[in-house]
Amino acid sequence: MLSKKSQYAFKALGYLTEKYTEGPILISEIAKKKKIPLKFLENILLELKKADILDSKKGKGGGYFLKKSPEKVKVATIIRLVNGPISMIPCVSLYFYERCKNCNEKHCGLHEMMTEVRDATLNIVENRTLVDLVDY
Amino acid sequence: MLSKKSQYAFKALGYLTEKYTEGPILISEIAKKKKIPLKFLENILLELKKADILDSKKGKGGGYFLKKSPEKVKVATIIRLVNGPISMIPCVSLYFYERCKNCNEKHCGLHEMMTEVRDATLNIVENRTLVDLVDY
DNA sequence: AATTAGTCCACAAAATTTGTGGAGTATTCA
DNA sequence: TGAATACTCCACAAATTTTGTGGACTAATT
Repeated sequence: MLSKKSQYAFKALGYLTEKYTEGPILISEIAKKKKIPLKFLENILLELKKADILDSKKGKGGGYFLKKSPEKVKVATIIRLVNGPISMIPCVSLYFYERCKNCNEKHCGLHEMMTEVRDATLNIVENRTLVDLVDY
Repeated sequence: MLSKKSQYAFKALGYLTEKYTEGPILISEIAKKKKIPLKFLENILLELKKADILDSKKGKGGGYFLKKSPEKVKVATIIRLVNGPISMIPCVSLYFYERCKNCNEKHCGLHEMMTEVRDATLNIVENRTLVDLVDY
């Protein structure tokens, strides 16, 4: 399961995508509309800013907004950033790989199956963007 | 990611599948061969026994063994049992469903995408069994 | 200079994960 | 029957992660 933090991040990004043309959006507005604890959301948005997904402006008329056009930001990127590995086990992860101590990857049944699961998931989340988060 | 507990469970079940014809296997043997902390493994195997996946025998010549034939036990069952939901978010889970507070499922982009991810994963883990865990 | 709004850092509560210890029970076999 | 073997059960504990909160600070606008 995705952490609450990740779910909050997706809700917030969906909201910012909807409001993409409206300039900076207040954290407090997002928090209220999406029912996310304000201070927690602050941390999440700041993290997304540091990762170049969002940008922000201080002072009156300020707030957060998407740095790039929403169709250019993959869902896979957000998951990896906020939640961590997409794979079910470390030894099949592309971005968070760790060697498996006690098995030979070439001949490990678990490894093979989990590679399939990973690819099936990636096939979706690598081909969806923030645009796909918006309500319709 | 699957928890370590889940990964241990899979390693142990793979081992018991290999040794399926050899009668009861000692916890200590599994722990040693698969490098799993013995007392932790005890808890895991007991849980699998309570869920009718394993059975055990006490005393000399005792140990753990698969209760059913390994090709009859789905990987999906084990994941749900030891790790929890397979879905990425609660509102698309079949076995651990929770209503989403702040969105209309019929019109939620996230909901739709995560349903696809769930189905892609289930398509694999519902069609693989303990037999697929064995090294080859 | 006053107001607005994001930034940064440290800490803390809660939950979950990952174990460990030890007494007890069932089984076998001599 | 008793000694050895091996699982059972329960409670607790350490470590880590998750989910937040508080408060001082900085930047921008008017």
